[in-house]
Amino acid sequence: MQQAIDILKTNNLSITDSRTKILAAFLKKNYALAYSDMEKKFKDIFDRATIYRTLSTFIEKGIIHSIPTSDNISMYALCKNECTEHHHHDEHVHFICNDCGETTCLDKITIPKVKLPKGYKAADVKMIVSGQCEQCN
Amino acid sequence: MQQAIDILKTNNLSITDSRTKILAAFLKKNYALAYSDMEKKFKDIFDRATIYRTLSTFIEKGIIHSIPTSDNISMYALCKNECTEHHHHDEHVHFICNDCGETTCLDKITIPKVKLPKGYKAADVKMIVSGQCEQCN
DNA sequence: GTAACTGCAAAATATTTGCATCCTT
DNA sequence: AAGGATGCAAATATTTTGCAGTTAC
Repeated sequence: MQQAIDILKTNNLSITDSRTKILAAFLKKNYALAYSDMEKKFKDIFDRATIYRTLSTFIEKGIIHSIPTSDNISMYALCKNECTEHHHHDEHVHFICNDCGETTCLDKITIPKVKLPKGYKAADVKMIVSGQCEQCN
Repeated sequence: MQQAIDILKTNNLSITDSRTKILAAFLKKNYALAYSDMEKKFKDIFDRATIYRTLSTFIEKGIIHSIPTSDNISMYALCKNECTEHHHHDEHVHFICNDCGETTCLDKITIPKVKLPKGYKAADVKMIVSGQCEQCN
């Protein structure tokens, strides 16, 4: 909880109940959370709108990033230290387990460089691997 | 148009107006289309539900595949010949242009293999590069 | 003729917004 | 005290579903 508060302070965000608790939820898990997970957890304490607004605030500040999934469900995960506002560096591989459904950030695995056709300029690269995770294999 | 009909026949799908026209739209473009593009184009001729159902049918049959985007908008693109039902092989890189917004399949660029942590088994890999495309650079 | 496909309407789900009130600083 | 954050309600967007009528083969 203190860690969450520290992160909020670092990002010049006021310390509110929803921000602290939602951020703490991310800190506790090492995998990505969907909005629906938030809703399940916080429905009774916080309003939908507050949860959505808190998530967008975190994304703007570079505290979390969104992970594109093939079924187009918004998933969010903590950014690592290198992320700053308007400048994300989540250039690691994301893994989605088809069995348990958990989305994990494989922080250690860097995305290999690809050579694009000439004329193309890359600004950001995302890589999503799906299959079976450690526990489910 | 004839090409669309042939593809439908190959996949044992009955030839209907919506399937033919929607598939033809994909064949005409070499970039990915969002549902909203379909809607703009076909709103007056086909029902929403028909468009959605047609797209799911195409995905099931391996005619098109969905591309995960960071803003979680469903994008669809034609699968190449190697795709068959329940067994997609769209292991190429997708490119999203931040300027013109077009999503292109870079068929020629294969996704490099990554070494996953032990215990993880990959079934499918997706790679999305965003930046500036040929025309916008 | 029959099974599959479509349109329509409604439901379910997901996300956003305005505004009055409350809380953080 | 002042500005930002929240809750509530409603609006908007997105996707799915049941069912009756229509069409492809």
